[in-house]
Amino acid sequence: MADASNEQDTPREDRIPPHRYTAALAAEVEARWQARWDTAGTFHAPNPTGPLSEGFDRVADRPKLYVLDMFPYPSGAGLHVGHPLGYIGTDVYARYKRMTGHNVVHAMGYDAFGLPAEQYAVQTGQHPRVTTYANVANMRRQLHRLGLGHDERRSVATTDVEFYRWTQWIFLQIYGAWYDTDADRARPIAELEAELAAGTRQPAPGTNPTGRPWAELDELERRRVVDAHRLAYLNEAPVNWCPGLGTVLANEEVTADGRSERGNFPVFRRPLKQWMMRITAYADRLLRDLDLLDWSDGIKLMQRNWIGRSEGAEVTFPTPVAASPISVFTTRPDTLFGATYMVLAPEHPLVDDLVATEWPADVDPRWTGGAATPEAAVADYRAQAVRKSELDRQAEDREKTGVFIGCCATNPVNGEPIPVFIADYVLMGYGTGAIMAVPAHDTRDFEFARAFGLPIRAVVTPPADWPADAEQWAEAWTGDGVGVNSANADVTLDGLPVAEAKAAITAWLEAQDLGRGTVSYKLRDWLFSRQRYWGEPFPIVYDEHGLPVALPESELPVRLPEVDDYTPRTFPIDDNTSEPEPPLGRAADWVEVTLDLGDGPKPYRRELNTMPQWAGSCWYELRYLDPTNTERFVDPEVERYWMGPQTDGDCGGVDLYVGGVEHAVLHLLYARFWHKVLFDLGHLSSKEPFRRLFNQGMVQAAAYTDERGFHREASEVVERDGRFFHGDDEVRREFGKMGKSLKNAVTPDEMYDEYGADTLRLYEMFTGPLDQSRPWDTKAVVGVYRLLQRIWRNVLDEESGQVRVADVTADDDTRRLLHKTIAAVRDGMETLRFNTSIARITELNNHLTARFPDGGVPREVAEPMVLLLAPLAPHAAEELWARLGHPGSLAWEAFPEADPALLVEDTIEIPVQVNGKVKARIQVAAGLSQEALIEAARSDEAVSALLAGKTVRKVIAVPGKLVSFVIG
RNA sequence: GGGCGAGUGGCGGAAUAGGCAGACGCGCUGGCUUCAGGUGCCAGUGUCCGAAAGGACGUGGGGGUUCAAGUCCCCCCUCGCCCACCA
Repeated sequence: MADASNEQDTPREDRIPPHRYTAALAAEVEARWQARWDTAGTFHAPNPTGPLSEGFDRVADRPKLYVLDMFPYPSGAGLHVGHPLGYIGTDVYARYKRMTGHNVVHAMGYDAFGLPAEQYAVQTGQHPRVTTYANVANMRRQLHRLGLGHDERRSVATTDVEFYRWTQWIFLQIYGAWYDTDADRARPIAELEAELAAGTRQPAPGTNPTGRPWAELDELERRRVVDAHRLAYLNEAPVNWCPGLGTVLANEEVTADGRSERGNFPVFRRPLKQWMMRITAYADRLLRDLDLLDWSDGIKLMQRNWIGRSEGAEVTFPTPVAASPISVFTTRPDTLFGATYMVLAPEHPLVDDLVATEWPADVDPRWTGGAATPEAAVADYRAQAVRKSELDRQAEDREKTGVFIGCCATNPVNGEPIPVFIADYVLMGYGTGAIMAVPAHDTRDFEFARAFGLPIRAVVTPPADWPADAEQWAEAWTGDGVGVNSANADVTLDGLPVAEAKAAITAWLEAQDLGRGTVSYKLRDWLFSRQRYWGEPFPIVYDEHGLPVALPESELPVRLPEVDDYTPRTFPIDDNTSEPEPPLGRAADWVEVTLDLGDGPKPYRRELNTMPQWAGSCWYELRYLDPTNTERFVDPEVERYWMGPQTDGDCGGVDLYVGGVEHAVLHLLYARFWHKVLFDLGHLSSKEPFRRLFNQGMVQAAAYTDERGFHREASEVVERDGRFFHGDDEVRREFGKMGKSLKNAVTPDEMYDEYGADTLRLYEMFTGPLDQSRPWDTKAVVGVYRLLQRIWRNVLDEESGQVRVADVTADDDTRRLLHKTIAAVRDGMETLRFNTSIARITELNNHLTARFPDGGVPREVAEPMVLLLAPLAPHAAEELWARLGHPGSLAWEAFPEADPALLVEDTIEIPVQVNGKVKARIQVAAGLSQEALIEAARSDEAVSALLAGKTVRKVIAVPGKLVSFVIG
């Protein structure tokens, strides 16, 4: 709105003292120091050996420290202020640790393969390499502006050919290994072949379909047996096929309602030949070694739940088809006598063998699903199950459904025939995909039995107060109790508590060869193929038999070929029969290749799939350590230095790994798995990749929705009288994770322009402890901006720019406060509660402002204060440090140490309570004894008035804390 | 449904080992500086009563242990996150 009277306005910058700490000054200072750090290589961390070892002598006697961030995906949208929260936190910590005498390695890389770049490439026709590296460059610029003290020499992207060459090499290590369950570790596959040839080892169960001895197998049969042992193997098994994306997905990428996490397309289970990683071989160690890790209990629990170990028994139930007995897994073998029916998963392969041609004469109408024959019922039910996955299965009332397949199995403990059903409450992916149902003692079986009128037989005695009427239980009893109705001619569980009954029946089953004690895991092997372009090609070719052959190391890297179309062929979202067509198939002259792999030149066909996005993040922390090594993925001495065990029993690994909880399961589990394989094969000294994990919180921000529920641009919303408006429309405020989708992103660039990077850093660290989520409030940023201005002003004159610190001795109060501040700031740094460190620096600075209003802050206080500030606001601190007359960077200066003698006061204030209420405060000498303290309290005027004429029933005096009188 | 975590002023958050609740900051109120103020500085600011002195209440709710509870124990409520028919 133009107003003629405003014409005489002068820009307010004219009124600001020339040397005030403003955004413009901050920008100048920050750019200057960032350039100096870059030129000087200030944050280069010397390796003990190899190309990055220059300067190691100077730090050889320091303890090492590896600080790591979960690296970002370089998205085209760039950063918002929520992204760098953790990066700032690790930078503060790393800078602090460097100043306390550690050799700190801290670097940043980019997890740059993946779907978004590929989809963007599809839209724009640009090669994903081009957009990816443009995004990486932009993100580097944004992060560089924050002043993060990274060793830039170590920055890698997973898409760098020299990086994925080693991803492929690691794949070959995994492919070239098998899991020796006796030794409980992975071993090279050649050792397996030698043992099989020598006859000292038999093929593992299920790996030799011919059943003939090794010596009688031909070359191809032997290869198949060996291949079936590998930790990376091809498997024609049911996988998650997502026609809408044109690719298969890992279990972890499929939501509970059978849709793709990305894109929300329907996903179908169907058999396809795909690469798998045998992570299940490591299930027990992945579980056990959690005990070695300094991770939060919450994250450990999530990993435990994901691995899902449960002990129980596998029991075999004979069926009318002798060749097709049903094997079930149960954690409650003690309830075997209470099994009154069985359930198979709808897609269980035995269903086709067992399904009857017609219903028995007296079949319960509820069991048939209204179908004329069991076969029709099964077909109907299966079709319905597939449809159901397309519906929202989140529905609360999960009514039990299923159909009888017209066949009965035999309970092996008592010979009783029990009906066999299929039902979708039994999952093919867990256990054996079949259960024995004990409705009396399992909630789900109970519900099913109720719906289908099946008998409920109690075999564990519930407590006395359990609803007594045995025929009319309201729910299943799943707790402990003694066995009942559980005896046959051979064995009885009657009178035994659950644990003993389990042991007794398991022993009996094993003796009768009807079952065995076993352990089951929820964890499945990891589906490792994707029908995508923008990923690591497999270092695998197929020979004339169609069998996979590993490429020799000399053939690495296998570079991504150029293609003219990056999309996998997608299909109608419910097409679950077409074959996947990966984009690499279009690079015809790349696919067909002639190689001499030791037996003369022969034609081969390349693997067309690529690795999933997780691959690069499974080992990037190792490559940071030795990024230029062309001989190995990491030099063993370098790895041992940075990640090796520090003490006996230490698992080794990164000293501090910071990232979001969203990676609590997948990334961390996959990376641990690869690390352990490499450890087993002797390539690493550390057993675990990440010794200490810290989960930073999320940055949330207000988001605004209009009456149609659409998000409006948050930066354009204005508040009037507690109501919010976007233009003329009233909008509703909510809080959510900052980002593009809620239209509430604030970019760091906006903050740099308004306040500078140091203010942004301070603000992000000030809003709470690092592990806590916090709302973003742009209005509140000014608080820490003022702090920097005030510190600046206590060191430099705003008009002249001259140092206004005095070379005088500090008064006692000020010196004591300084040392208390040092102790508190250090504590905040160590515990990653930087908010408290900032608060204490503020208090110190406020004290200096009040004590020295006209300047003259003693140098002995000003200089340590600048050093205290340095990890948090490094540019401003460097500039002040330089102006105070120090030539070099303060990045390697010693962090101030508190003098313990100055932390204890001579006189202290002690509260005096009467009947639990504070009634007075007395000044006493610090070391006062209990008796003297009580005397001092009694002699206080207010206290003696209150105690006058009253009986003191009890006195508590805690030296240094308080005095408390209890009067009657 | 199961598991984990958290509830402290108008807001973000402090509070070693059970010992002065609300540090520090935002916001708000008043003042100074200013032609002006989206600047800077100073002071005040948990709630209620009171002019003040002072008093009462106060860490989601209810009970308990204790001289003393934000902190420990029991019950309940609310919110967030994760897993969700795992046999």
